[in-house]
Amino acid sequence: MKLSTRGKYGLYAMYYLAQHQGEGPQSLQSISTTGVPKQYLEQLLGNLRRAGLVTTVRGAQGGYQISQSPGAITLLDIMDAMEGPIELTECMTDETRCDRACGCPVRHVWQRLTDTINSELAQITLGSMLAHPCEGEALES
Amino acid sequence: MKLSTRGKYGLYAMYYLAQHQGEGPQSLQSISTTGVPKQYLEQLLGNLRRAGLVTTVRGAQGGYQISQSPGAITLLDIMDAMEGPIELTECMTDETRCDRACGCPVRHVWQRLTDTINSELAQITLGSMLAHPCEGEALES
DNA sequence: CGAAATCCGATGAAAATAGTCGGGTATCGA
DNA sequence: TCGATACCCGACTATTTTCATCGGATTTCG
Repeated sequence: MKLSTRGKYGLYAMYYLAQHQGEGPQSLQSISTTGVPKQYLEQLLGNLRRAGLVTTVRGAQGGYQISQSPGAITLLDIMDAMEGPIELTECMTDETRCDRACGCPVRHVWQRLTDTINSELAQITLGSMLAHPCEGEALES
Repeated sequence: MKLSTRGKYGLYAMYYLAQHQGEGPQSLQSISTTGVPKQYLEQLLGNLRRAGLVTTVRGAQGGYQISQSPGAITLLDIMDAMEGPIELTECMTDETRCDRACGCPVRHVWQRLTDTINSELAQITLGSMLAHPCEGEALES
């Protein structure tokens, strides 16, 4: 189970915008960190905008801003915008694809796992990430 | 975030083998349910065998059996065998790929999510799935 | 008007996934 | 011994997804 680079880049971008909240529109140029192609990032920011997570200002001196306070934006919001909703198997969303009904214990397991992941993602906000800028393994008080 | 069919088919196969534990080797033919190509499933069972989750008997009347009691086999075992370990980003396993050190709060978030998923997968065993054959939403006692 | 910057669809390259094929090998039973 | 059964295995193909790249259109500031 892997995450695509979309999710990763998307979070990096959102984190950057959260750090620079209130400083006016941030240009694509400034958001793009080393190793992330600017034109690709542009696409991804389009997804974030269409999902309502960022607002944009077009034209010269334009750029991107987060649309809400960092505390209100969860990792679930970002992942849904970048990778679509978590859908471990089709039988979760498309009923017709599963000939096993309620009797399918496998289905139950996928559902449980999906719920767990979504719940975890929903608990992490950009605000909480900003609050703990260096919470690494080396820093246990 | 999606699961590949490998993981899905693999779990179906393991569940079937758990149901028929002690009944002798189960042929590929009997394991294969509708919609799962037999030759593809054969490959997948090879992964499960190499991971030590199933044992095989070659030749006529041969087939596949689970190698341990269903209670001892977790979903994590099966997923690791079928899809490899969970690796949301490369920076979790390949240190050189991440220029951000402990100061990277994004990294911390991926780690937390990985731990959560692994922990959940490790708690679900084939045995527990067998014990609740029809635990659907419609059947709250 | 011209530069700065986002917007957008189309296209291409690379990788992962899903599935197929053909032959090899081991075992059972007659 | 022979043939049928059934797993083993590497190579190949097709499809899909991912990861970009490109070129131009549009908007806005100064």
